[in-house]
Amino acid sequence: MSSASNQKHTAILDAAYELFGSGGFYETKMSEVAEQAGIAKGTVYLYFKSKEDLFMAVTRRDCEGFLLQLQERLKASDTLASKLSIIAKHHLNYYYERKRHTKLFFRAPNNNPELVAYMTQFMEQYMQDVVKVLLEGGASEPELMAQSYIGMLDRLKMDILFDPSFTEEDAYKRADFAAGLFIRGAMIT
Amino acid sequence: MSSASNQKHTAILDAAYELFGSGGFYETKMSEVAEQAGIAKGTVYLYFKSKEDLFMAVTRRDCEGFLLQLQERLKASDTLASKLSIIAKHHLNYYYERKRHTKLFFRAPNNNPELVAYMTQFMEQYMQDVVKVLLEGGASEPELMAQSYIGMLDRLKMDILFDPSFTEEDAYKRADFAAGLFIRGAMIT
Amino acid sequence: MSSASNQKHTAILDAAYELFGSGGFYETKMSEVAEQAGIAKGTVYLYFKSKEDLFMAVTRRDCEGFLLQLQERLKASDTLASKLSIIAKHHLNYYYERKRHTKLFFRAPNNNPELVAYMTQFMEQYMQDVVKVLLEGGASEPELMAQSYIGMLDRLKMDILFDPSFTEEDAYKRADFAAGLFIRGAMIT
Amino acid sequence: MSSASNQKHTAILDAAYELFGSGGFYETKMSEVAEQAGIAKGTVYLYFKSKEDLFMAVTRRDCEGFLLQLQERLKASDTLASKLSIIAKHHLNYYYERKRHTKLFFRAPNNNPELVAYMTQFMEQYMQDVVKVLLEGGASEPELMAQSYIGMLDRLKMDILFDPSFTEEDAYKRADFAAGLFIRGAMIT
DNA sequence: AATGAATGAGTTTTCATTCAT
DNA sequence: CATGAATGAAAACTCATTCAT
Repeated sequence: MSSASNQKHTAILDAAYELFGSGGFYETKMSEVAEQAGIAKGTVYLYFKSKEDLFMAVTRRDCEGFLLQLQERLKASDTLASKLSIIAKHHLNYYYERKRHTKLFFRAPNNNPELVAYMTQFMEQYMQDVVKVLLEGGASEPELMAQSYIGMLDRLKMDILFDPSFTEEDAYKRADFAAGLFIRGAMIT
Repeated sequence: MSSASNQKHTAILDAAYELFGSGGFYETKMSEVAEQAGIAKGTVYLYFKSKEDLFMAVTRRDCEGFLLQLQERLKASDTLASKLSIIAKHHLNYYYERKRHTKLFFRAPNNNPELVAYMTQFMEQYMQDVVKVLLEGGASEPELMAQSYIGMLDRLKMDILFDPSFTEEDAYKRADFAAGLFIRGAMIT
Repeated sequence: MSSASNQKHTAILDAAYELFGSGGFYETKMSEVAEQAGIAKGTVYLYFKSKEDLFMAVTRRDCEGFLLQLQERLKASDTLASKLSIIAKHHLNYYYERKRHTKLFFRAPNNNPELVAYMTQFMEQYMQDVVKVLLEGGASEPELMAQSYIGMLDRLKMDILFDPSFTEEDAYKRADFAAGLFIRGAMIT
Repeated sequence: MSSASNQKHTAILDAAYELFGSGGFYETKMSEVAEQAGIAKGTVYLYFKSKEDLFMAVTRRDCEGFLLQLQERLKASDTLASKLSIIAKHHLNYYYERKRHTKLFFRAPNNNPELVAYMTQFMEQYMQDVVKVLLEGGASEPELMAQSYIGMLDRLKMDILFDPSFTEEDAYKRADFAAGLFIRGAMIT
């Protein structure tokens, strides 16, 4: 049971990730999710109690993966510079891999307090992970620093999402640029 | 026509800005916009051909105001550092003033190519304005620099939007922090 | 407006009366009501906010007619006996005229407190009308008397509803029987 | 089979009686019946072929009990007056005991010919039982008499069902009132 | 006999948009 | 230009019933 059950649970999440990600929350129909998952409409409701609930689950799985992977990768390095580089690469690489599922980030169900709360908490967690790195480097105002760094990365990811010709290579270059800029500043005048 | 017509046009835009901004695109009904504007439902369609069209117009007006105001403010200063400071202050102040209308930025109609195109072009224009400032300072890779700066600011704005106790004062402090970080870097290690 | 509006309002009530009455609440679809009324589905909702609301309105109109007509008819008579006869004839005649719409009484939406409240109040009003008549005749325990009389009539109506060969003539005979029985008793042993 | 099977059969009927009675046919879910009966959903269908079938069975069991008990009680008395009293007490007491399960009588599945047929037959049987008593007293028009008496009782039961403060004592008083009224009439004017 | 996961038909309601006045 | 009554497409969700185990 638990295995079969899990299989279907996962199939639904995968289908929903695909459709929410490429089409957006409002544009995706539950019947499409069911079809994509290869099951009946009613079955989706055996695993998720509503469309919003399903969206939350998709988001949660994705965000948790993001944080887990980040922590995993950070372990592998030691210097501050390399850690900042890893953060940047992870951030950009993450979006690079999700080029085709951008709607997940931009087109969430509106006015869902639970989702807002989760995203807030996710952002906080992400920021704290960066803060920890910065503190080892003795940064002052580490929270603003962390926010700024994440912000830089977040904007740099945009081209990835919108420019189809963007390569993974390009993503890594951008990551290094961001790390450098953050550490040394623009060094102008 | 022109004056009375313009008055109504503006009233609709104001109403739509208010409602889209505080409730989101999908949650706002055309009938509510009409009511808020003090006119009949059908009349809205004399000025805007669809709900999406209206949203576009609201967005466009807001973004144009953003860019115009920025250019205006930049004229008043001369050094690179002060210009960067002005950009940051303008960015954060802009969102500070729109605390109550955040949905405009997060809850747009999905899958509207025209809107995506416009936002892309707006971002490009904003970036070019920053690029121009950076070029005067002799920056290399000015586009990436500009994106990064804008990204920093964009993330720092988040607290403004989510933290109700944020003051205008706080916004300005953040702006200076951002400008400083951008110019000198984190200066760690 | 008011006239046209009223026309449509009435058309919907008539259609709903017909369909709820012959098919029952749960079996009647709003789309059928609209079709029968010769309008579009959405239009029904301009006049009644929900299916239950519509059912309430149909019921209310019918019950009010019942009470008004009764009071009208009672005015035309003076002796107690004739008044009791009128009540009986009115009761049975009322159901005779609604032979084809019995579901209205048996198949209401379940668990609708508003409807239950209204029916309770209607029954109370009906009973009070009968009580008033009985009091003029100096009856003791007039409420129980009234309830009993109404009960007799209500049961006698059953054949009307279920026996298709029942004639209006038969209904009047039954009415006289009931009045006689009520006044003089079964007179057995 | 017989014992275990019967046990389950009975458990389902009990559960269904409870739920249909307190919630109504349409509001009760087969899954709830199964849960209340302590078995699996599919098992219900081994004993009853459909929800309507189950409702029929619940109704049938209840009505049969009603008639059996009535006949039992009638045996214990001999005079006409005492028999009429017993009928009244039985009728009112029956509903008194079912105060919490009134939906069974008011909220049946619509448009089920089998159920309508059964209820008709039940009413006929009940009436015939009363007719038999009346005939012994030499009544004329015994069927109309019987219907009327049952009708009186049926209406008097209403307060029992709706007035929570009603006591068993009150029920018996009402029974005597009804018997008296039926035999002697209202004795007014 | 018993289970409970899976099915999918079926209906209310909303709301952007139209168009006769 | 302005109105607002009328339209009807569109989708989430429920739940009786089935059937493989």
